[in-house]
Amino acid sequence: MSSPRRRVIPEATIARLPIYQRCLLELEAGGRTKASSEQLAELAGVNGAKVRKDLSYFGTYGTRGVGYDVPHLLHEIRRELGMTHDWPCVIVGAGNLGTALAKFGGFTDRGFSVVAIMDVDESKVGQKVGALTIRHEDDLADVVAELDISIGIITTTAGAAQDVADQMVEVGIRSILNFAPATLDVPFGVLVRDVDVAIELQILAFHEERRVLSEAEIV
Amino acid sequence: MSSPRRRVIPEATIARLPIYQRCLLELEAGGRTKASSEQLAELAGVNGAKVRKDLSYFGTYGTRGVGYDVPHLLHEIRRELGMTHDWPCVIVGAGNLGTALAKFGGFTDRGFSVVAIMDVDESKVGQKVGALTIRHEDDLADVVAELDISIGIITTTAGAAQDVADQMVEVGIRSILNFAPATLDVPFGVLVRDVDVAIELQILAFHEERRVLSEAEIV
DNA sequence: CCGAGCTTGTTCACAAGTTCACAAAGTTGC
DNA sequence: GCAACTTTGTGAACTTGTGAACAAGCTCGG
Repeated sequence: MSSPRRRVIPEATIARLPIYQRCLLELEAGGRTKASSEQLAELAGVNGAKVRKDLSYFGTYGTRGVGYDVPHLLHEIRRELGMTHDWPCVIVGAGNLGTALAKFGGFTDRGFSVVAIMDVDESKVGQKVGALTIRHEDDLADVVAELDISIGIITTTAGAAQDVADQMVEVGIRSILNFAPATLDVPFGVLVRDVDVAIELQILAFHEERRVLSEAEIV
Repeated sequence: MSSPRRRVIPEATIARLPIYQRCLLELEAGGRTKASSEQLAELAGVNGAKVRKDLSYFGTYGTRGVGYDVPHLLHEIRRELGMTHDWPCVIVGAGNLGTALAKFGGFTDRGFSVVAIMDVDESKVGQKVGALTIRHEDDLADVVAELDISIGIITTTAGAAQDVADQMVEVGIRSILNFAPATLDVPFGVLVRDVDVAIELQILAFHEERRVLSEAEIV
């Protein structure tokens, strides 16, 4: 009755799968058909044991004495990550960042396409962003249904973010990528991932600051 | 001889400090002068014990029975994060993303300002991006010295990223924010933080995919 | 068909991070 | 000044993640 293999896969492992995928793509582009865990680890910037453990979670068969079959492993990771089909996304917030993301093709080739961009600002509605036309935020339910969207991207100001998240949840979106510097409150079952460049910079600054302090101490 | 307080602060705690800072700013804007760990936790989306433990690392004094003094705590966190002064940053890679980041003012008010933007492409050099003029990547050493830059931001393609990182390290930058989908190899002591939107989307997609699978299983 | 040589898959010990639970310390009302 | 109440700061249990080590298993040459 139980699935043959359905272990709980650790979050940390999931976060590394896209990196392995990237490395495997590089290897494939270079014509390599086999790779050992150590080679993959080198490319991914982690250690070999971790690679083997990560891959073992979803029962991918490497071959002892040989390594992993690059195309096969790539296929398995793609399947595991749901990269076998395209993911349509909607961006809410047609500001600087939102429009830049919409125009930026960098995800399209990785299986994600921005199929709609929306804003509350009436004056923006109707304007073009690349091939897309900005639509009004109130149409979210329609747009999501029409285009079968399951991923929402929030690029509004911090103040508007919670409202947008609520709307997204209401129309059935359960995966949200949030660029707004705000902590979103969503019901259980909805997954939010935050991308906050300022936080990343602050973490760098923290270490930079400490570095200066410790050096002063040594001298 | 040892500093009165210099415990090792966990990475996980450091990553939360900017979030606490943000929440405290909100509270301050709302005129609140006191906040309990539970209130802060609520705003930050974590649990109260975590807040207290995080704050205790750098010996911030809350008052038992009362809570934390908002302005004071804010000051302490700012100091700890090195937010008492401005951090000049250089962006290398004047493509879509690089120019968007340079124009985007969202970090300026958080203590980071983009003071230079560079590219290898001769045809881009000399063009304006907001108030900045794109300079040639070869001038990196000069620019860094002139403007006293300690943080580098990489927004090139994956292929060029490692070279840029090498250049940055060579001219003395030890904190790098990397937007390129590549694993950078840097010497010990140099800190790299990666921001990869595609990876975030892939993590969302993984869970979305699983969600569909588990629901099918239940039925 | 066998032995040498690799590389995986897994176990185990340890490190990092989280949560609980509670004593200590402060405040407020009487 | 004391009792009731609130909230911090922290030791200890627990959970999650990492890295080393090694047995099991595969390939290949002879």
